[in-house]
Amino acid sequence: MSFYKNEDKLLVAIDSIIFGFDEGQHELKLLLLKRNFEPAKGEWSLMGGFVKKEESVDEAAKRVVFELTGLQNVYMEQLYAFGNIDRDPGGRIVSVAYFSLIKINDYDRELVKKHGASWIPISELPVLIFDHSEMVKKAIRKLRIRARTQPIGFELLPEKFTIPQLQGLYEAIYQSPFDKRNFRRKLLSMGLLKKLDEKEKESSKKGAFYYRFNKKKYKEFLEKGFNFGL
Amino acid sequence: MSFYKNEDKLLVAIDSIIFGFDEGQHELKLLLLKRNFEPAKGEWSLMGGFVKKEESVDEAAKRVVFELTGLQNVYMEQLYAFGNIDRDPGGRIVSVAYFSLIKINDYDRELVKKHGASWIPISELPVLIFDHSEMVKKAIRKLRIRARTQPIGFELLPEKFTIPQLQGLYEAIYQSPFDKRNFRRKLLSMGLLKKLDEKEKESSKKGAFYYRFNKKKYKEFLEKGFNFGL
DNA sequence: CCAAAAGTGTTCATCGTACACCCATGT
DNA sequence: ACATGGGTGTACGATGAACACTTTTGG
Repeated sequence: MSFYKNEDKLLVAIDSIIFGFDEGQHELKLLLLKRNFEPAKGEWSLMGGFVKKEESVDEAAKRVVFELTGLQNVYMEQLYAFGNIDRDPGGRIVSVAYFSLIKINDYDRELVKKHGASWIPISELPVLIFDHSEMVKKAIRKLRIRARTQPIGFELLPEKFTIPQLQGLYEAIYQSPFDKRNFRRKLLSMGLLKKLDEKEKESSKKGAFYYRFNKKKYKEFLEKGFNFGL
Repeated sequence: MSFYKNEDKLLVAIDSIIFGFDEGQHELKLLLLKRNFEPAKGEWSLMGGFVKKEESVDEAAKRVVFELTGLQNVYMEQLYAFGNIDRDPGGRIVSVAYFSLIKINDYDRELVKKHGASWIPISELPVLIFDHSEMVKKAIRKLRIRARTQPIGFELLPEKFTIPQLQGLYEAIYQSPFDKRNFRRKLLSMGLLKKLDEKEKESSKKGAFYYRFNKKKYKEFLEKGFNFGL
């Protein structure tokens, strides 16, 4: 133990970009909070936290999301390590950013309220502290890439969803419309979806059939990677 | 200054995956070294170093490559932050891995020798210490993705190169053959290459024309991203 | 003259894209 | 009956993939 005696030690933090899909508003949203501590108290920022000696960086990232949302086992991916000297005026901190996809109806409202967090549409993002805007920009870019190559869209929807809902999500991610015939054809042709008998009747008179995943195929796809081509 | 007083500080390191293309052997290679210090002295590893208080993580990554190769301004990209608690038995270290692409004839032989480093084909990689094998695996995966979407292959070749050389590089990266007619057509159709009058005559009697980039278009492509589709 | 690598075109299948009408039903 | 969103099929162009012969020239 303890080689490397004379090297510098640094604070290592996590910052968490948490995506949710607001189906009613057809908007992709981020869970942002007003900092209630110094420095930069009162300004908008991402949820963050420090990596402790006795936890891995991944564990710290999970903990941070859990502390804000009460959720575990959410889709999470490391985004990038931000390491400029002056990125945080409060000290020399290296921050590893992660992004998460959560089902927007699942989170713990109390916790979120306690932290002073709110869901903000990505089209109306406020100025964020430090380099957090850069993190968000990178996260959105990466999310768009992922959504083309892995079926992660489903992480943002409830168990049962309709094709129009799924299309709405993709349109929110890319902020551009898709042709509904082409969209439906492509999705169904992958064999990932299982049609249910039940219909969703809130958003139209005719009603749209609910679908659910084929989890087996989903796993295969996750391993192999593939191309949505949307 | 100095908020965050009671948080843990950690060692933060860089590990550097350095790619070079050995045109003669048609092989993509990595610059690896036998550690001449504890722990794990004598075993194969990546080049590494600690991030110092007064330098950014990116700067540290550049420094590490410079210390081993004497090169500056090389293509470099952050790969991933590795943060398991026990990843280095010598202590709790978070390592940010970077990969670099260098022109294999440019580096400083003295420095490389001094560090006990050698070029190893990616098809014959030895067992590496700690999680370095995982880093390399991720780097190769990312390099393959990049080579499809950005013209980074050129970073691995000398200023003047022939189409067969370029094709050899891509074949080394993907470890699979390409059709030379399709390859040539696609590359030329992008308008990135400028044909020179000179021929390379070492590897064939007929000789192959040298090409060079159109650096202007190259910059455009770098910004926009695009698709090689190889 | 021959070996060895460079260079060159065409065909076919696949996939993405564009596009307009009918269906079911709640009010 | 009508307004509203759900659901369906076809035609065209672009792109990737497969494939074989001619050219040059040093030895």
